[in-house]
Amino acid sequence: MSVTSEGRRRGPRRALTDDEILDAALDLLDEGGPDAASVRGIAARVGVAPNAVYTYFPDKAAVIRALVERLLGGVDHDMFADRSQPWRERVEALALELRAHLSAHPGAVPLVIGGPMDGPHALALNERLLQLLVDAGLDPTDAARASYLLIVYAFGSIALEVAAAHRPGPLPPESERVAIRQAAFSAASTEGFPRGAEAAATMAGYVSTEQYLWGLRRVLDGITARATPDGPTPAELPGRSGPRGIHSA
Amino acid sequence: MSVTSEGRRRGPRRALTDDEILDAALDLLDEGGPDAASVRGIAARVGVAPNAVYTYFPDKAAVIRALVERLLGGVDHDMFADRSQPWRERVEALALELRAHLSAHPGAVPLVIGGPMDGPHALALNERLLQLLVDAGLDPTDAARASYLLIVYAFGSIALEVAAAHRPGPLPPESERVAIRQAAFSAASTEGFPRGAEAAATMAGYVSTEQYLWGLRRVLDGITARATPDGPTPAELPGRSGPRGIHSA
DNA sequence: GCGTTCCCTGTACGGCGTCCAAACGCTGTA
DNA sequence: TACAGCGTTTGGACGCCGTACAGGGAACGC
Repeated sequence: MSVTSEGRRRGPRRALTDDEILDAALDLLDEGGPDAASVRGIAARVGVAPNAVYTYFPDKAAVIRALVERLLGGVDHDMFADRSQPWRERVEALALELRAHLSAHPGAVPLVIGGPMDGPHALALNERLLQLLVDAGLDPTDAARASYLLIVYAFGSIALEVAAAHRPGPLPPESERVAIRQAAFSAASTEGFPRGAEAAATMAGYVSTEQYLWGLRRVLDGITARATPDGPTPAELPGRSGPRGIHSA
Repeated sequence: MSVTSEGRRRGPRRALTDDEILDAALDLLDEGGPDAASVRGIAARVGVAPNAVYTYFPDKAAVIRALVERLLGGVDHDMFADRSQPWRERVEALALELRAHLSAHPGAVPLVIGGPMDGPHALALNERLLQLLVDAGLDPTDAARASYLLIVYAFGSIALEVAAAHRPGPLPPESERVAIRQAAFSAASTEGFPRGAEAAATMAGYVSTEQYLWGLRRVLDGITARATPDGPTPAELPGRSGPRGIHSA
């Protein structure tokens, strides 16, 4: 990603660090939306000429990649390695952590899902999920697929969430977003979408932590059905843990 | 969206239609990726000066919005209204239709998920899903949430899929993408991700129709669990259809 | 036929990512 | 201690981008 490597250089000392540049980029993203992180803007914010940035990163795409990687690296998932906890709760906590971390920087979310997500931190996240699902008793094939399913759900939710709020700056509080969503779907009732109108009142569940958890639990239910007796083959597997008590809150 | 409205105008005849502009934009998107649809490029392709575009749409964002709307409108979902078919099969067919339609234009996918998806066609899609889920026996609240869950899954899958392929032009054939994905995760094995490496062989399921359907079925399983006896309350509901035979192919 | 209305064009402005050549600070070596 | 050379930084420029403004010309209502 970065041009920087450790060790003393021959020329003059660098005025900045990679992280200072990434900080500036993230700040701009938070303030002005996904297009606000221009090379010139970043340079101005850290107090150098635009071209100086190219000493640290070969081009803007590399800055974005590094930023996304750092963002994913900031998702602390070591705390979810504790196998004494129920696996579903660990997955839920991890998913909530991911959502909280990413939606704190809504301008960066389109950049996260706009690229391949094949950096070390993305892989580490996948690794953690995989381990969790193996703990839950899934065979490696199902664990891999389920982990991808969970990743799709989490990132998809977050992406749609910030897309719905759709312009720059921090995400408005949940109550406001719910109101906006309601208004949109109420408007739909005048245009021939009877069920959409009927369900408008329940749309409050959209774009909310509650909706996020509800969907996550349905996904986990679906995965659980695979991990338990009526799984791949109809054969009964005696020793496994049965379906647990689901969806309390 | 468009500035155009029906009826004869006073001035000279228009050289173009809205759809010609959108066709040009979509072609550019398909050829050159999400950034290729510049106003100047579109104008050149349809043979007018760049400014002429602003006679049809107030700004570029409006062009994008109209394009996204038209794209979503192209998803034919009337065929999934037939209630004599099992609802799960109808949802699967609709999800496959959506994926086929969108991944045919990968450059446009980031634009689709980059905006609010509150246009008439997006609402109509939601409406269809809602109806399907009500047919399946869900109460309105759960149907609304489940419909949003399915939308998140479908669009999230497609978004991650095109993001993984990550640069312009049409999506490579599935076999190639699988190979790319495998290579990425094999590389991970040398960097301390044992389970990622172990599961690398199964990663072939990533980014494929098979994986898409697998995930979709797990989601449907999770939703089904809500619609059937062990649903909202532990009370037994006698008359409903029980859990059906799941995941065959 | 004329006046009005609207489409289209030429031109221009500010901002973008990025390249080039020059200025300069710093380090390793003589 | 002096110097050679490298790496950093800068001013300027190029070709894109979205889009605003003013003018010319085509079609319509009268």
